[in-house]
Amino acid sequence: MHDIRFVRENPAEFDGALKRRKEPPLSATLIELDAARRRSIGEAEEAQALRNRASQEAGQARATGNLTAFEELRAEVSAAKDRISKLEREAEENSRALDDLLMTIPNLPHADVPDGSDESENLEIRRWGNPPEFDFEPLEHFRIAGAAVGLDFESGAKISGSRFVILSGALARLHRVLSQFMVDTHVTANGYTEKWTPVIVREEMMWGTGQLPKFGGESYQLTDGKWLVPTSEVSLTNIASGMIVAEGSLPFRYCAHTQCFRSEAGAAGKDTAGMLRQHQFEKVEMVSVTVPRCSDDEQRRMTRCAEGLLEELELHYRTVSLCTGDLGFGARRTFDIEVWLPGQGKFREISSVSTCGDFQARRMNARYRPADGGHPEFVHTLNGSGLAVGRTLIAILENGQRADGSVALPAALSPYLNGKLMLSPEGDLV
RNA sequence: GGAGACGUGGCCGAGUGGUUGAAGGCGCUCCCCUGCUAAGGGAGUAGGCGGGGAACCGUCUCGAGGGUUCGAAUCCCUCCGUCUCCGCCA
Repeated sequence: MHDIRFVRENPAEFDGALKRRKEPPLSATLIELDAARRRSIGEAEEAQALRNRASQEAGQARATGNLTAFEELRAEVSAAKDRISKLEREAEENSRALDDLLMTIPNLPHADVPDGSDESENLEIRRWGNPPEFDFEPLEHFRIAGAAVGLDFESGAKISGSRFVILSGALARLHRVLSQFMVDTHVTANGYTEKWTPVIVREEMMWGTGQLPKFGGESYQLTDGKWLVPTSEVSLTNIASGMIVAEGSLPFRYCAHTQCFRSEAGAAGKDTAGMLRQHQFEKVEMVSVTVPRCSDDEQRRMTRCAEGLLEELELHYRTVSLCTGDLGFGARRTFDIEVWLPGQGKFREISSVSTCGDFQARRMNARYRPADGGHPEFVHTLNGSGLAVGRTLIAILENGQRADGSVALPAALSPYLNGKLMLSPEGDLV
C-alpha cells in the first residue's frame, strides 16, 4: 500500500513510476479522494470538539447545581449528535474509498529495475557454471528412465485431478532430502531461524502480503473463509504484522519449509507435462524484515543465499532482474534465479527474491521503533525462495541424467543419502 | 462439539460512569550520584488521523461494531479473537 502523503507531495513521480509498470496515472484521483477525506474528517472533528466542550460544561453545570444551564447544554449535545454521526459516516466512506483504491495499486519499481513489458526484457545480471554436455539428446525429467519410475501422474490425477503427482520410492526420498538440505544450509550457514508455520491463514494475512484483493483467484479458499497459502511468504512475513519492534532486534531472518497451494487459474495449458507446475508443491522460503536503509543489501544477501544452494548442487543458473512489466504486485525489485533445464534447453525460474520496501509493512502495519527514540516507522520486508523443491528435483534429474537412464546426484547430498549418489535406470538409489 | 473466563499503552498489570489517554511495575531515553562489568536518585516515554514552519492545537483509539447517558475502558447488545476445563483425536 502506498503512502498517500507521498502521492500528495510527489504526484508526478508517482504517476511516472506507475507508467513504468504500464499502469494508468492515478495521482489525480487519489489526491481528489484524499482531499474529500481530509475535508470530511475536519468537519467531523470540528463538530466533535463542539460536542465535547458542551458535554463537559454540562457536567460542571450539574455539579454546581445550575440546572437551567445543564438542561440547555444537554439539549445542545443531543442536537449535535445527528450532525456528528452524519459527518463521521461521510468521513469513513471517504477514507474507505481512498483505501480501497490504494490497496489495488501495485508497488512502485526501484530505480534500478529495467523497463520492459514482459519476461523477454528481464536483465541478466549474473551467470554461474556451464550447461552440462551430453553425447545424447537430454530428456525432460519425466522421460528419464530412472526418474519416470517414481513419478506417478496417473494416481495423482485419479486422486486429486490434473496438476497433482505422487512421488514414489527413491524420488520421494530425494525430494524430501532436498528440502532438508536447503533448510539446514539456511540455518547453519545463512543465519536464518527455522520456523514451522501454518499453511492455513486468515484472510487479512492475504491482504497484508498483497495476494488480496487482486489475486485471490490464484489461491484456494477454505469453506470457513481462511486461505491455503500460495507461499509461506504469507505466514512468515505476517509474523511481524501489527507489531512495533525495537530497531535493535532487526533484522528478522526466517525460513520455512512448507507446502504451497496455487490454483493457477490463469495458467491453463502452460507446462502441463511433468511436475514443473503443480497445484501443490513444496518450497523453502526465506523472509527478512529489516530497517529501510538495510533492505537493498539484504536483498543481495538473500539472493546469494539462494544462489549458493544451486552452486552446492552444481546446477548451472543465471540471475535476472525482472523488468517493470514482469514485476509482481508487491515487489519493488525482484531477482529471479533461473536454473538450466537441459531437457527443455531453457532456463526456468527456481527462485524469486523480492524486496517489497514498506509496501507490505503498511498493509500489515509492521513497524519498528528507531533506536534514537523517534516515532515508529514501517519496516521493510523481503522474501525469496530458497528454493522451490520440486523444481530443484527436476533440475537435478535433468542435469545429472546419463544415456542409460540413470542420474548422477550432486555430492552435496551425500550426507543425506548415505553416500548413494546414483539413481539407477530402475529408479533405485545405488 | 459442550461449558466457562478473558481481550487495557513497547511489555506486564490496575482501573465498574465524570480532567483516566489511562495508577503501578518492567523496558527504554536523558540527567545526577557513585573510583567502576553492582546499586541508588530525578525527569521523560502510546498510536493513528487532521491543522500548523514549529511550539502546539483538535480529534479518534482501552479487541471490532452498535446502543444507553449530558458524559463509558467502565453499563447493554452483536461480532471477532484468545485462554481454561470437558469430550473427541494425530
